[in-house]
Amino acid sequence: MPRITKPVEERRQEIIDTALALFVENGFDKTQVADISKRMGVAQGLVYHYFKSKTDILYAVIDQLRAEQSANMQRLLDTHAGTTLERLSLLFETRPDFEHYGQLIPSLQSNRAVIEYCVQIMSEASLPLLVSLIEAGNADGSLNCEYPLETALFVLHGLGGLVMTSDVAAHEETKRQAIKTVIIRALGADPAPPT
Amino acid sequence: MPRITKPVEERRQEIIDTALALFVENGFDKTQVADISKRMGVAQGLVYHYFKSKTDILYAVIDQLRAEQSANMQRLLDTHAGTTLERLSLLFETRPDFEHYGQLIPSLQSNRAVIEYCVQIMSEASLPLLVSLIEAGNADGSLNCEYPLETALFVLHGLGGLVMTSDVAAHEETKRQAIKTVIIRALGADPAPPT
DNA sequence: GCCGACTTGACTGAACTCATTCAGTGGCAT
DNA sequence: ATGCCACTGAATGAGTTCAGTCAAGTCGGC
Repeated sequence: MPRITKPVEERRQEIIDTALALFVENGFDKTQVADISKRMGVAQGLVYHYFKSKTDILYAVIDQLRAEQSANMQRLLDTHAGTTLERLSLLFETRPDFEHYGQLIPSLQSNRAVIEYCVQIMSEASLPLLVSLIEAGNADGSLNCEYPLETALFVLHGLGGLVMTSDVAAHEETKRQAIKTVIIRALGADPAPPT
Repeated sequence: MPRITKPVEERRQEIIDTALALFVENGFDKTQVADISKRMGVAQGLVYHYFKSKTDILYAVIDQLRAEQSANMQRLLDTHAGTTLERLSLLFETRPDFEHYGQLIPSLQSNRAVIEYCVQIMSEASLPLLVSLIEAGNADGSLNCEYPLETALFVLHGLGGLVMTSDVAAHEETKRQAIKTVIIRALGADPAPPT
């Protein structure tokens, strides 16, 4: 077999890309590490030079999707001006780039834990954005939130949990309403703010 | 080898108990399915008559811990009277029977996703309790929460996420304060309730 | 009521698959 | 020329499957 050496970062990325493609095509469980190395045209052992385990590759894939999503949301907020409240609802109501990520989820099939992990990671992707929005809101008086970081974490995880459970809330609309209400309250954006 | 048949439910429970013991003793990864069957004195294949996979056994273990915790919290609430608000803080501030569960977490070592899953499952253990407390609070006027189920889910997942991240909030006390504030707000338990 | 054929599914254990490891190889930079 | 380390590919071993076995219960005939 011909031996082709590539720059480390490029090879690592190649593994992640190939793995993501195969996971989406055939599912995570049905994708063998051998499939990844075969499609890349390298020895199976090489994969383990870059990643501790098959699961570790999955984590790298997830992290890449998270990074892409972070960047997309950042860009979205950068290009849309508006009041803090408007920007907040922009953040919560749009799901830019959930496409890739939405493709990965079904490929995880029976791996419940990993699916929840995904949702949490994706939720936390917007953590820094939400924190700075909260701080901006506190500054301009539209919000009243003493612990921006903790509250942001709380809200994003709560949101993730609620999005996950498809069986619980009968109607999507109810869920959406509930989310809106609880977020407004948590961030102290009540129409009648305290003195 | 002698062949000993047992009632299905008993055998299933025996596998779960043996697995939990071994997971805690040696860690999940270091526990082999062969260890479980060996300690039980049965063939390895039998385990797969009851569970799809090793991971599936872990899920069963987690679910059992969740059920125990549910029961314990239920008992706790049953034996302590008080106002709705008092009962709420009882629910959030005590962690009855996190012992077992706390033993399992370290045994999961590097399985990040499963650890998060555990935390979420354990948080959801008190879902029905929280829902009925919220409904009680709505009835007696101490709370004002239009979507009890959704809000309860949101709060519990938010809480779980916040508990998980040890690195984020510098001080436990800050975290506790933040949790208290955000829960009070989410449930509509503001000191100055609307008309 | 008792006995033997029959059915069922809990159970066995060896084969198999696939993730992971490892001792060695060769391209590349110095 | 030499050392480093990306890379090979076969060996290892743990999880999973599967073809077959046996205990226990069921049913029909005596």
